[in-house]
Amino acid sequence: MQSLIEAQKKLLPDLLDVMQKRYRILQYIRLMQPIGRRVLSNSLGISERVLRSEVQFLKEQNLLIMSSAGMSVTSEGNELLHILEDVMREVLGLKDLEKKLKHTLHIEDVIVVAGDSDLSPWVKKEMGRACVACMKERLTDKNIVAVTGGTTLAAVAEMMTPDSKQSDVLFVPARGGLGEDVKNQANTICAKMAEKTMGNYRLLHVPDHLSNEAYQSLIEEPTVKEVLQLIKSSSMVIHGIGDAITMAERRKTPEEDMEKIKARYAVAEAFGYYFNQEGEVVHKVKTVGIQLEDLEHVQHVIAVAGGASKAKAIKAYMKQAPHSILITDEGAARALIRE
Amino acid sequence: MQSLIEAQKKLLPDLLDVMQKRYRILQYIRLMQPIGRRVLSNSLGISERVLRSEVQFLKEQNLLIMSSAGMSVTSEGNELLHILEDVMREVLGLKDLEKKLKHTLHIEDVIVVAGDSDLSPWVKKEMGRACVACMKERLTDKNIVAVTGGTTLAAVAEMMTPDSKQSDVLFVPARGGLGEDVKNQANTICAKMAEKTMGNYRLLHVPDHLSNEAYQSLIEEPTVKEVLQLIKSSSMVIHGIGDAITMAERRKTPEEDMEKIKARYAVAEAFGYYFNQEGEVVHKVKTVGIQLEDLEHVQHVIAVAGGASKAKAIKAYMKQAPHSILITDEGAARALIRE
DNA sequence: TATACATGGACCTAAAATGTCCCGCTATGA
DNA sequence: TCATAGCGGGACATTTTAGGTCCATGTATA
Repeated sequence: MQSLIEAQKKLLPDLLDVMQKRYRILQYIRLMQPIGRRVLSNSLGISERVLRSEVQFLKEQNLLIMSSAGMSVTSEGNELLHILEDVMREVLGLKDLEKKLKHTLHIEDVIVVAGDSDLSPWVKKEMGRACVACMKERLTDKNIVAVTGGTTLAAVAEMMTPDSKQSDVLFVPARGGLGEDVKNQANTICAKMAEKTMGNYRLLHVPDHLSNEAYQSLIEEPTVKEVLQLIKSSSMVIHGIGDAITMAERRKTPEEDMEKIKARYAVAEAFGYYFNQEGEVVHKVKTVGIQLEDLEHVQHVIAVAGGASKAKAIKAYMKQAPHSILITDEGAARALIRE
Repeated sequence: MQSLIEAQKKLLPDLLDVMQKRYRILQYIRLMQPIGRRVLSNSLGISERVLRSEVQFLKEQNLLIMSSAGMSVTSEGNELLHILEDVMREVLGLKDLEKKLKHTLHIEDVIVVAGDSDLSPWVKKEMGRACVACMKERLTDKNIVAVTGGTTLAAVAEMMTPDSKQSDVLFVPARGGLGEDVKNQANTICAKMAEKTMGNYRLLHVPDHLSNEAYQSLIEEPTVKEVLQLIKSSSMVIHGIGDAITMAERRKTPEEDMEKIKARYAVAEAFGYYFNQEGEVVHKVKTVGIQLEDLEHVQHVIAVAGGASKAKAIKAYMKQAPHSILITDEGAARALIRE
């Protein structure tokens, strides 16, 4: 199979381009369906006319259907996308990127999806899809999955689908309030994931800034305590990685912490922890839930982050998480390798 | 892999056609290099202009070079052809034919090459190439290879190349004179093979029609006797299969034998043996060398024959040679399966 | 040295791809 | 209920490409 594609690259590179184009179109339609020509052509950067021809073709192949609401992928089209997924990764050179990333970042497993989420927001969804596939591969019988917040994780949640095998999954937020926007909060995402997978969830209601005493009494509450217990025993953690300054600014970080973060050259953020270039923790938001050292005992840790702008953060964070699975995009991957 | 190709076909219905076209062009060039556009386009049945475009493309891909003498395949092109060989067999459905042939002929191993040697003479060369590859796979340390005559075997000889591993091969003619044309005689072919592989050879000089007494004294000759000894101990036999009547006519078969061959409904010929539809010997040319019953003790027996017109003969011969390896072409294979 | 065969340039035509503009339909939300 | 944004699709001019045809020029070889 490898050799077939290699050979095809030599013998018909022109056709592979066409294949790639059609694949992208179909893939994007799946992501955004139902969608119309105009929006689609804009998003893909293809002139509307050529898109129209391609779409016409794909329709004749029964890969998509058109309705007054827009175009959607048929089940046949879905199947095709699935079969070709691996091939296209090869064709697009993503496999190659993965190999290089494993080497430069010294990590064991990485998945790179096409595109750059800085440039095209839908790439986040593709990372989401990849993450979901990755999760499904690894989820066994009964599982507790802890998730963090962030726009990337929101994309993951959006792409979640019920697992055909069994849906005995319990979602919990990994850590208490970190000061995010509501729709990007761990709690929200946690609930959404459970809803999409028809699984269960528990939430952790911990106000952002609390006095120490209030804290202590809160975590003694039975309901809170139970959730904390679940979190500690989770078998999978899914989290995003952010740029330190951006994250600090987005959250209502107190002035003094902000100073600290900047003074210590934090570049990456994850779980409410801030890391410098070397992957060392320079600051942490005080809240309950999973702590960095707990990760070691979690079976599967999946980090999801993409976009060239996050390359530095990813690099820093990954320095201290060699056993995490990284799901990223082409933009970040290329930036990482360039360095 | 099949599903991959199916999927590609959905997205790019003419992918395989183009791939096949380019492959054929490259393959043919390798066969005939150096070769010019006119001859090439004629042989392949492609208009000269489209051939020109394709060739231009292949040149840009560094798969072939053009010189004033004509076009030749580069080493990169050769490599590609090699990689693609297996893939194309699959794509062209040859693997499928092989499977069916194994079943209908009850034989263990068969290789089918594309084309029909009745229609395009160069297909014989492809069979030759396949036969050579097959031989190389099976030849071990020191070997004695016995070969027969015929145009097909001549093609095999032509495609022979020195073996990189070792060339400690001794070629001998399988049987004495059978009345063939000089350039298709076993002796000639035997010598040619040795020359091409940089191996050694021994010849067997036995006049065609000899009195019994002369025969007896001849085979007592030390030089003849030695060669006969070698023949009997050969580890590989390569032979063609012919249509009985055609072969009988080509050789200066005496009137009475001719009658016999026809009266007994001979359809196949190999080694100077004539077989009827059931694979029973109905006549044999009297000469020295390997006898049919000796084949059982030979490690590798390879039969090479192609062209739809030979289907009947192949079928008949194979009935009594289930352990032979058959190398044939698409034309013969399809005819065989049709029956 | 003539000949045959090689490539490569030039130009024309047919056909396919693409750009442009517009129309009628329908789902949606005020 | 109705306005409207967004949908697919028709029509046609224009550009680009593929392919047909012919010929010039160079170079081995008999």
